[in-house]
Amino acid sequence: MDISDRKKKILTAVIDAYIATAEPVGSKLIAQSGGLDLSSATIRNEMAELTAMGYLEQPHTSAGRVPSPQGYRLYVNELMERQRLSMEETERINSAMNLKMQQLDKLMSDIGKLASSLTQYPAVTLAAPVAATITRYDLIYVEADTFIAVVMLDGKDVENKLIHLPFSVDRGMIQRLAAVFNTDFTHITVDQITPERIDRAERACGDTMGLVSVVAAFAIDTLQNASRGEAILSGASNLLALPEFRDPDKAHQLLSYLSDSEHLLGLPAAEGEDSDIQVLIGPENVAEELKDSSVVIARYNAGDNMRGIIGVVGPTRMDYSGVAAKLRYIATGLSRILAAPEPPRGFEKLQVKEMTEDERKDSTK
Amino acid sequence: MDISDRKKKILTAVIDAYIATAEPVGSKLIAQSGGLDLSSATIRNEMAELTAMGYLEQPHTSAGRVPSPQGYRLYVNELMERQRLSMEETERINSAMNLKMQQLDKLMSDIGKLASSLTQYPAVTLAAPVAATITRYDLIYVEADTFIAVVMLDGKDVENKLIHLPFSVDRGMIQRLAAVFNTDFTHITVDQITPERIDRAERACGDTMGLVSVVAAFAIDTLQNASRGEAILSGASNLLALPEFRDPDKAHQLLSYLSDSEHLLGLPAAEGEDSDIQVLIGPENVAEELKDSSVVIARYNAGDNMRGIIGVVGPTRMDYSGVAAKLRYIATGLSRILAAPEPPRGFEKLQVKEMTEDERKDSTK
DNA sequence: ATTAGCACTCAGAGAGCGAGAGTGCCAGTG
DNA sequence: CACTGGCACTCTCGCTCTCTGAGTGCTAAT
Repeated sequence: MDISDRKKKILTAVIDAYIATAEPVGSKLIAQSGGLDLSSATIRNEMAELTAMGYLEQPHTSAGRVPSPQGYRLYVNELMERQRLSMEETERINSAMNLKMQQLDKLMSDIGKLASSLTQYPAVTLAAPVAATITRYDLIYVEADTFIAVVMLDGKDVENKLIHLPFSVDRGMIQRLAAVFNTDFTHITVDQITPERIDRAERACGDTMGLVSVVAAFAIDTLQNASRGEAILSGASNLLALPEFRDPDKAHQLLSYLSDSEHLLGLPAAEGEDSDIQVLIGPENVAEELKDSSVVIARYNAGDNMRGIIGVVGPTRMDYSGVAAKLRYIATGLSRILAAPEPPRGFEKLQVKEMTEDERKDSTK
Repeated sequence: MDISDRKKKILTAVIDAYIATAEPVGSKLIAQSGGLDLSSATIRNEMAELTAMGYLEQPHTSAGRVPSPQGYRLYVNELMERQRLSMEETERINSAMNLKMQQLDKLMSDIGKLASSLTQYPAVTLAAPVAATITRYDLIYVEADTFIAVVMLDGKDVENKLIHLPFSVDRGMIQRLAAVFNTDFTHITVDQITPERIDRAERACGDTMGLVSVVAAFAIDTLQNASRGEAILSGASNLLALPEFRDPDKAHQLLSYLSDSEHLLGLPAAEGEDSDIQVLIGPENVAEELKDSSVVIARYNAGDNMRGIIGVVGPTRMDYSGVAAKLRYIATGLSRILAAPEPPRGFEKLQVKEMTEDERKDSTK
């Protein structure tokens, strides 16, 4: 039972209208809204067939039609047009991307805000790293009882921590400590940091006061944090503006589901393809709480062993085309910025803020 | 026109009942619920007077009474009992505080989650630093075209950034750079990082490639970030469970107000007293969006020039007593942990996770 | 001073009704 | 034969109306 071209056109019209209005769509509306030159009666017949085929649904006998998940699926797969972004939108995205002189987590939250304010749906950003290891340790002596531990992860991330001690140590000790860690604690995963290894290190640098343990604890924490991944929800309040979430219970249910980062981290269940958009429509979602919502997901590369995901959650009646276009644009932009070994910033920045290189040279003469 | 003891008792009973049920309270209910041995008629008379005095309000003629903001104010100031936390609650708070081997911003978000899940209201955590400066720079050579910049702020915070260059530099250059920054760029505020100063530094270390600018840009960014303050909203979805926010429009309005960190940063308008709880009831809030919500705020010290605030937002019918007790406990705990020069962690941690010191020593023998 | 009793008020729930939108089907038309 | 106009039918939504019950304020009795 194939679907005729005309049926496709009608289905598209119905879905577009429903996305726009959130109200069941009647045959009359479709007939009037131009596009196809048919009477409402014809459209009615076609719609009846589309209903029989499972692409449309009827809330009750004398109401208009509403797209079924199957209908949305067809729409997403082949019907909808690739929407282009407006100048203004690309402009906004670009400028938001430019101030990226920041840590990854800040960036994620900013990108989430950007996505949610562009789409008017809540957005979710995740970073799901692949098993992290530390490639390098630096210990910076600050005071007799204080030093900074800096570790570099195999991605491009760097983490640090100021460590106070209840006793004093000298610079030499700190240096020895760093040397030992760099030889014996790099390129290993969390579970390879064993008591035995720590013990060995303690002997190697003559540590009797548990210094090794302190640094090792920091390393463990960092590795666990890094491989735990992070999830941020932005623009949650957008949900409440949607007619399908006027029921506070429904809104509450979804919101509290989304507020728990544990749940979010489980989102990217099907992570086959890369780089392109993935759409999960209503019941296609595994999580019960998402069964009548849709999720649009874009992946991006955040360095070698970092997989970023940015997603948007909304009702099944979602502006798939627009959301997909925006996410695609953001994700490719992000990948470009993050994957490249980060162009040297600061030059232009300072110049813009203060004055140009030339002006500056001049003014100091 | 003074308020008699009996009136106070009745007012307290009304408020307690209203906090619990969210429904207008009738004289009968108060009469029955023990405590005072009076007939409903007497209570009616007293309640009528309390209404005349402005402590209670009537939604409509034949409904029960509802506390007015003035009533809540009296309640908060002198009527309510200092609630004690249950064992379970103190337990939860303590254990949450213990895993504090983390950055400040992570900590803030964790504390926010803790507060909101304990109180069942949305929680807000802010860190509003006083003009930050950098006390120390460290530049760590990684590769010919890569180094890590680590700066220490006058609080206890440390920030870092991995810097890639489009050209190579040698270790000597990096060292000179660090030396110059440590002598000329420490203990100054953002606006003192001028083109002149940068120019001077460039000459001082013979930098012709704009290295100074790059590091200076990082310093500027860090300082701006640090003094911008940060605001995190947690547990937003709790709002939707409250009967006063069953109206999605109301919920939406408040939620989107709270989602904007700009707004939150403006919250601590009246910051007179320290260390104790502050309650802003309904119209006492400056922001229009909060006019019929209440905010309970606790301050804590997060080091020398860092002022932390943790707050809870809810309807005017809020469990002031319980919320205040919880926040007070959290805030004092936080101050203790953060103000103290941070006890050495790691020892215990590792031991707990793996085995005890003794066991470990034994097992390696 | 307190209480019991009573008439009064008013929001909210529920029933009943009508309008309007949309459907399905049938007969007519190019 | 595909399409269209027309018509009877269905069902939701919004409206009004009524009724119930909780709660009040007042008065008279204790």
